[in-house]
Amino acid sequence: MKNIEVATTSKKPIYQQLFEQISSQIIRGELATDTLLPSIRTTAKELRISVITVKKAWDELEQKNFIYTIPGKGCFVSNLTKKDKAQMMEEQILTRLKTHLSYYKTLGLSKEDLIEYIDKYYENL
Amino acid sequence: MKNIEVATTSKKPIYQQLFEQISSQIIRGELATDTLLPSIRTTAKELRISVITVKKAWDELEQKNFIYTIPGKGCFVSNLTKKDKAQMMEEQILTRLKTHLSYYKTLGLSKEDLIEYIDKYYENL
Amino acid sequence: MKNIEVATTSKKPIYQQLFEQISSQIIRGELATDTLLPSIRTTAKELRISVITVKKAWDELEQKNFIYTIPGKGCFVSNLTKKDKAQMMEEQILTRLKTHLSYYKTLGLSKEDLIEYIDKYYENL
Amino acid sequence: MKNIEVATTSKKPIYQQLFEQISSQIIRGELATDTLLPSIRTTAKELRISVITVKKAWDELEQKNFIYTIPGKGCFVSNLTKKDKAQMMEEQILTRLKTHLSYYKTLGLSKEDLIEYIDKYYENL
DNA sequence: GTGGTCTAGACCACT
DNA sequence: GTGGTCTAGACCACT
Repeated sequence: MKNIEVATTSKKPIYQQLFEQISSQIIRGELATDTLLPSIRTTAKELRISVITVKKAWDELEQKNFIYTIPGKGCFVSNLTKKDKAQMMEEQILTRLKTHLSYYKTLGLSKEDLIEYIDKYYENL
Repeated sequence: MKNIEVATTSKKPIYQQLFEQISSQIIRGELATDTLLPSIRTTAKELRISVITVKKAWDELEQKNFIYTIPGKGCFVSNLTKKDKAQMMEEQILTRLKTHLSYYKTLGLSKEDLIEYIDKYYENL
Repeated sequence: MKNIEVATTSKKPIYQQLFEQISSQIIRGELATDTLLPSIRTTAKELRISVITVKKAWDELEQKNFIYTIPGKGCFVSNLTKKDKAQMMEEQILTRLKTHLSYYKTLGLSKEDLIEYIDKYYENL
Repeated sequence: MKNIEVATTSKKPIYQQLFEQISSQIIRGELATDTLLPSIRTTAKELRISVITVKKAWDELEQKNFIYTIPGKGCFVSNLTKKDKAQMMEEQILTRLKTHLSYYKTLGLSKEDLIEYIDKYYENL
């Protein structure tokens, strides 16, 4: 498991930052099936956040089928096929894209202009 | 002033929806310099939202120099050059783009893939 | 909204008791569409439980589409068709039935005997 | 003793799964009086679970009079009359039935509908 | 007023 | 050791 970073100053809820980072590691195959995640309490201690905040992230990971829990043992990465992962990624992307694109549309930005901006800033922002 | 639409059920704060729609109308030149905005109370009544919420949007518009207030008369569209407008638009876009792109990067999405998604879904999402 | 009862002594988590009681009231039509639920804090106070416990129940209600939230206003009963409700009820029943029946099977109880027990005790247990 | 199967991923505690399976074998007469149960350590090894977990199941079996222990020799199936067994089974069934039925009642399910569901799904769930 | 999030600590069951 | 639940209080944004 790669390092997890959490910004307590961000407007984005901590539990959501956790969810996004871990789910994307699973989707990208950086966390193999049946890998044991660090325990809720260990994670809380290391990141200096509350146990309940970690639990909330883990709950969402389980609810969306990224991990499974064996009470008394810990939480493990679910067994996902490449197809599962591709589908999960697509879902996550489209959910956000929907919101993001509607924003640029409101601003009156054309598709071409948006793409130009992305092309220009993707690496450096 | 074109019709303003507000979704009370959205997760996006109402005042922010107001701000985005009006500021983008100003940037795009749909609201000419010195145009009188409808009064806070009228707007609140028409959109069936609270006066306080409208006030918050108007405040932010004034604070970011989109409108100016003449006490006792109302709020008017600021005198902005094309260059001002272009710069404001750029600012608004880049602020958001920063957040959005970092999200897609976290997911491990390449620039090319992102552009492909946008090309595919810009019209229909 | 009918009275909600919560047994802190039960092994069943409080948030789950809340979820079950409210969702079943919605399914059975005792809570009409767009009815405003009592606020999280009011409910917590009345039932003498923590705000977070109520929140967890409300979260699950929202996640399973029984209610929707307007931040700053409150939580409202979703607009569900009779068909939606019938389907939700079926789902809830089958989920449980699966667990329950497997238990009686393990005990070696035949379908006929189980039905006899239910016929005998449904009213009085 | 028939094969015992244990699902470590289940929400049901492992010791309880053990208890249910063995007690039901005794009740149904598949384990005769004075049969020697496999040792705790053997069972733990075969099922790949902890000795403590098996011990907990055996303890509960003894406490509810299904087995008796001869220190240094092992655990044996108690001498139970048909009447004893019938009564134990009834007890186990009624304990659970009480909980289960109250759940279906909360959902507003009538006795007739519940029986219909069971009739439909007993074999296939 | 409303929800949304978070903390620091607690107690429990299970392994 | 592990996770599951809960409390009592806090601070924040939004209406």
